[in-house]
Amino acid sequence: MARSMHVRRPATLASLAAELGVSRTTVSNAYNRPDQLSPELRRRVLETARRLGYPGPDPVARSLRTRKAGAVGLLLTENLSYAFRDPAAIGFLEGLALACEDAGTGLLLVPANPEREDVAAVHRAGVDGFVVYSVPDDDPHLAAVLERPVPTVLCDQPDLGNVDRVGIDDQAAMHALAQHLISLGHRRVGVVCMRLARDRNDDFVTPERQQAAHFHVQRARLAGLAQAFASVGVDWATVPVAERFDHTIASGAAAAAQVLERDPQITALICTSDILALGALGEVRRRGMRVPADITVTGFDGIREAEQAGLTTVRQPVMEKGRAAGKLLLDSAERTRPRAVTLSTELVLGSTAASPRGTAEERWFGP
Amino acid sequence: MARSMHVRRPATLASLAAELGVSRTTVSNAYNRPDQLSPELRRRVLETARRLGYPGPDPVARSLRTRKAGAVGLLLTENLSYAFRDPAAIGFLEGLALACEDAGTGLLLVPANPEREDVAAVHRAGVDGFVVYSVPDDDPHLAAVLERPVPTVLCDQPDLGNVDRVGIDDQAAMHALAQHLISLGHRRVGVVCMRLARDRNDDFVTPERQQAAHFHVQRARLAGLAQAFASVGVDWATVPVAERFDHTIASGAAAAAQVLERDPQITALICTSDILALGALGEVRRRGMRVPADITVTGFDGIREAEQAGLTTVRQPVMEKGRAAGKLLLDSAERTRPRAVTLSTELVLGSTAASPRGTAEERWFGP
DNA sequence: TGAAGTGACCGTAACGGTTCAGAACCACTT
DNA sequence: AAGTGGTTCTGAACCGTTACGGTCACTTCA
Repeated sequence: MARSMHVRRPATLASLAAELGVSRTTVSNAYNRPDQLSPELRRRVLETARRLGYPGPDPVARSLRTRKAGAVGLLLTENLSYAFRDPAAIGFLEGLALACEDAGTGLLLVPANPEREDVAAVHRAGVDGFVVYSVPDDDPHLAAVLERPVPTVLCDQPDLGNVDRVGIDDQAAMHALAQHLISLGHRRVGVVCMRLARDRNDDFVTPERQQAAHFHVQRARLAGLAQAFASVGVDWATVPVAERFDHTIASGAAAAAQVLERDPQITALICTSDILALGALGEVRRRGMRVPADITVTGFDGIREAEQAGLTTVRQPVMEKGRAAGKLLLDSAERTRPRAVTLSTELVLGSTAASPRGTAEERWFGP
Repeated sequence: MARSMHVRRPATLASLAAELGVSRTTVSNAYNRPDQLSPELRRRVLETARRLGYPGPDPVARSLRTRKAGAVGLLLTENLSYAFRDPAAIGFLEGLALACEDAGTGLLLVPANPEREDVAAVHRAGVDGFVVYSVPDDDPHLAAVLERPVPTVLCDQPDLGNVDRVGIDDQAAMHALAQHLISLGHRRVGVVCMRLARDRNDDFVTPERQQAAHFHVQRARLAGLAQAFASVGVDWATVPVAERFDHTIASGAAAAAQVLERDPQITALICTSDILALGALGEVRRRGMRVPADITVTGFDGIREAEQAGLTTVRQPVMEKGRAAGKLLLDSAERTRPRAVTLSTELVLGSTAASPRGTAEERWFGP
């Protein structure tokens, strides 16, 4: 092809050195250690570089030699693009980006499509460490990351014992929210939760599936609920828990409808995320029920949209979580091996929770 | 240190080959070209690898040899974390992530702090190409990217002639919005815009600074406005244009206040972004003015928050922009050299624009 | 029976740098 | 004259891999 006439082999450090009649070391020093050569020679090197179109030392070759890539990898369970749709994930990313920026480190988003089992992307990532954010326990990508000989920080994952971790106490936080509802008088409730495993199950969940959930966060939150309600005599097995694979407002609405269909007499709809709760809120109102007069709805996360909606929820410091993860990963200096950061949460008493108006009978037939 | 007792040199492809008594090529093939060796030998290789704790071929070394990194770099003008706070930027990221995901490519966020002149991060990025999103013309990071011998796509940047580009026609879009306002009868207007250059100037802007603006997008939008209003006899030099360095709602409010202070008789407040417009909206209402009865407020971008607020604005396909940029970069196959994608925009007639109630006198003294 | 084909594996040469221990040179002391 | 110390530059090893062009033994087919 005629084009190939123009593809002059790009200049390298070696060719530059040859052109100048100096050693490669000297050229390298011109870029990395200006004090190691005379200003005059350095000027000549840089000028010749410009003339030859040499763009400076190749980053990959440098990484190979120095054994550092100047970037950390982020592994997400969802499609990469989903991360930019979920407010909680965005907050996490913001915090992580902040930490990376402070350290002058790049942030590589690893394309780990959960649908495919293809782990190659993890192997191909040239990074100095990984942050793993809320992936299922049994995700092969996670396994692949742990095999890589680089430091790793897990976020919203179960404690693996030998790996750094950051997260919140999901179980305790949800337990506190449940206590609040219990103290308000709620005993007959329904639950809407995010997906519990890698398979899609847009339906009710058995207690077994709840306990075996591969998403640590969801498992812990459900456990907190179950524990709290069981302790006041509620038979958790009878509580309708609807799972949704997609984490969207529409999913929350659909799941809420499913729960209400199953047991119209519940006095509270507990959702394991704000997004789902916002959907539930919409669905409940669409059915002509008033919140919180006719029914209580709660969320989890404390995203801004929830605040605007006055949602009763648990606020967790998403951004701080990202930042803590980044710091943990980057401050690898003299680390006491497995470190764990547990951030605190806060119960947000919004306007979507109140005491049930009366017994179920009263609600149907008036006081 | 006692610890060093445990730092057994990590296994490499070569050590694995030695252990097995085969050539390095064969081990490499075991990972990359299973068809090039017998299943039996491959099994042995993989098993020995597991036994020795060999995590598979080193990604950096592989990148050096194959000349591809499996990632594209994204250069943003703002602090990395800012990108996760601006809805338009988030949309762009989502689209770009989508494109990367489809191609199985990673997305490296390059920490290019605009405050510092430090371009090293760009040099250190091991990527197969760059997407540059809305940085000032004279940003040294941009120059550094263009020096790198990898394909690049510019987004929301001026046409450099020899580099791929994606964007919208900001000038025409803003011109159309201005025409709309003109047809409603607005002649005396004020403007709030984002920063025009790398230096901070939270104040009014001279026409010279407007024309010399280093942010292509802002320059084009202002030019569209100036042209439209000039064509109906408005002396653009008298129009107050307030600039703000920070792109926040609070900034928008402050700038709006500044403009209203300067000329209380304006009938419309034109903002070059929705974020700024939302701030302006708040400020205007705080002053007891009704929108659009007392004053018209417009934005630009078409973010969701603007839609909810009923803002009259220009909607641009942010996500599509990201996606197009990614596709352009990744479909580098047989490219006709400089390609350009210009996406279309849409005038959104919200409820924040209407005809001015009357003359300025009437507004002050009643009809 | 010999030529051609096929599958399995190997050796060498990059890929483009960084690093460290000197060598060469110079000025200055003792 | 020999030693000292400092600056400037060099040589060679090394980082861990993959591309390329073989070799070699073993069919297969006319």
